Amino acid sequence: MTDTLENASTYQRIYALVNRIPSGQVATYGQIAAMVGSCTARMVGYAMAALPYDTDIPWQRVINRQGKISPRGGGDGALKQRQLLEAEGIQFDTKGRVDFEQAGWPGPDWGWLAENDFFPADLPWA
DNA sequence: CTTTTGACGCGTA
DNA sequence: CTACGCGCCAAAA
Repeated sequence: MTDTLENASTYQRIYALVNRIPSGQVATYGQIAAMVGSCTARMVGYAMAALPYDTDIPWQRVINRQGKISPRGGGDGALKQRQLLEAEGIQFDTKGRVDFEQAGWPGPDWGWLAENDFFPADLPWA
């Protein structure tokens, strides 16, 4: 077997992709799902929910399509997430939404894609 | 082995 | 602007 993400599980691919989001930028669940391929936005949400609390994955940079932070079961995590994003320079409007034109993640770089044989067919940003 | 349970997005009305 | 339905996977008990 290879070390490429090609044959990795869906969750593993999602985590790998989320891990590529640079500080100061945010991506949506649907965006990640589209890049992973054969995956829906909900899958990404499930993958985030399954993450351990002590993960290195920048889960806080993944928000919903409305530019808002998903309320999560309890609610304390959402506030923490906003604070982390603000600390990275992300700006929220009065409605608590992020402007994707300003902080949206364009996607992973091509070099990384080639390195991991990660090359879905229908990418809107390709 | 089965059942439960989650951080969603998009079209349509 | 709101409301509703549908699609889909993995881990834990």
